[in-house]
Amino acid sequence: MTQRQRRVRDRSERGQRIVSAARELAEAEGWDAVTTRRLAALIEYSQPVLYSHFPGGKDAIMAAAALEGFAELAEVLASAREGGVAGVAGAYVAFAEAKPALYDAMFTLASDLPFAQDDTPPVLQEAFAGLYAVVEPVAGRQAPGTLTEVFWGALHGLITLDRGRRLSPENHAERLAVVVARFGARGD
Amino acid sequence: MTQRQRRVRDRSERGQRIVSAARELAEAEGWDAVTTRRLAALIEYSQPVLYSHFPGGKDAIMAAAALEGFAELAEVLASAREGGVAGVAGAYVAFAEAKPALYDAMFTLASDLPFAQDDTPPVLQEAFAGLYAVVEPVAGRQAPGTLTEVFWGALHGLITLDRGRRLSPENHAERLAVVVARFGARGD
DNA sequence: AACGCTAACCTAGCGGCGCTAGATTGTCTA
DNA sequence: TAGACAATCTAGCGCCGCTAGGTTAGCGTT
Repeated sequence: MTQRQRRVRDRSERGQRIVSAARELAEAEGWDAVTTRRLAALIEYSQPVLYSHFPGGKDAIMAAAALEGFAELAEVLASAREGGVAGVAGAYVAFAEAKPALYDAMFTLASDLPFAQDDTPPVLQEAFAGLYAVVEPVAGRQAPGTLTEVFWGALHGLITLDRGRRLSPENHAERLAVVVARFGARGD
Repeated sequence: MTQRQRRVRDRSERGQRIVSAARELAEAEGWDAVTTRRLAALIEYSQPVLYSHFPGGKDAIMAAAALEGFAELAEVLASAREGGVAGVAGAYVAFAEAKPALYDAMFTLASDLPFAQDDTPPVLQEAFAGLYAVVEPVAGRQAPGTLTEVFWGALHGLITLDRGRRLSPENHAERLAVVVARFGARGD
């Protein structure tokens, strides 16, 4: 039976290789360049193999990449917790800028694939918790969950607008400072 | 020569019909359903006619729709100016929710087609001015342009996160109120 | 040791996509 | 009325996501 176990392990490793190849290709050339044919060539298997790992096809592969992204984001935010609102905000923005394609997969694309199944997956809750942990102490009489959502939205909005070149490049750092100033101190 | 003028006018009207058909189809079935074949069928011409109007192809058609969207958004924001920060914020969100596909074309998709040509097109500046007009009076000693950008980012982020079902539906109105509270009053 | 079974895998192809070259039709001028 | 020119269409290219059906390889059984 050990051979069977090895086969299962190999299969799992190959599934991981698919997601990793998709992520690398997406960061290098954008998600439009991530086609099932190119992925199959990268892992040196034929196209249908992708569908035995991810029956949902390309969308499922992107969703798997997005899940990895949420786990990594949660880790980054947890590490920055001691830096308070400013530290977490900076870490969030840095994450989005370091892995833009992954960030797109998490938010812009694959809008509802892994999230509409059984409510919210744990990794997404953990990422949210990373923001909540620093917002809650300064929420005052405001509902901390709602305030965290708005804080999150402000960061996310600035990131996406900035990426689309809708904002002036020179104010980049100042904008982040404004967000921290408006959310890092008690509003009322 | 009047016949030639009529031909030019007919041509212009047909170009408008293309953009209108694209917008209607996008709102009804999403931008993925907007294909050059379906657009050609809707305007009752063959595919290549689209390219005589928009040499850039589908992207150019989406960009034209996005430009219309910015003009309409600027108008909406200008009308809401007397409502102050709260009025403009509400009008902005209402616009995005009323025409989600158009809003996507303006921000999420077609990232840099009409914006990287000669700096910023006028309609985009007008839309930004609609936000700036209500933020500037409450900016205090803060740079009003930067504050407007952050205000814009907060609204945009909440809209996109909400659409991807990343936020709790019941806090929808409260989140907007928080944004208005944090940006509608002098921060420092 | 040879068999048949099952799972893994690949080849080939479907319909549809954005886009375009070249033929065809229609319209105005001389 | 003949020719020039613009407008339009037919047909097809290469690519996409995805899948049906045939082929191969590894397994337990006799």
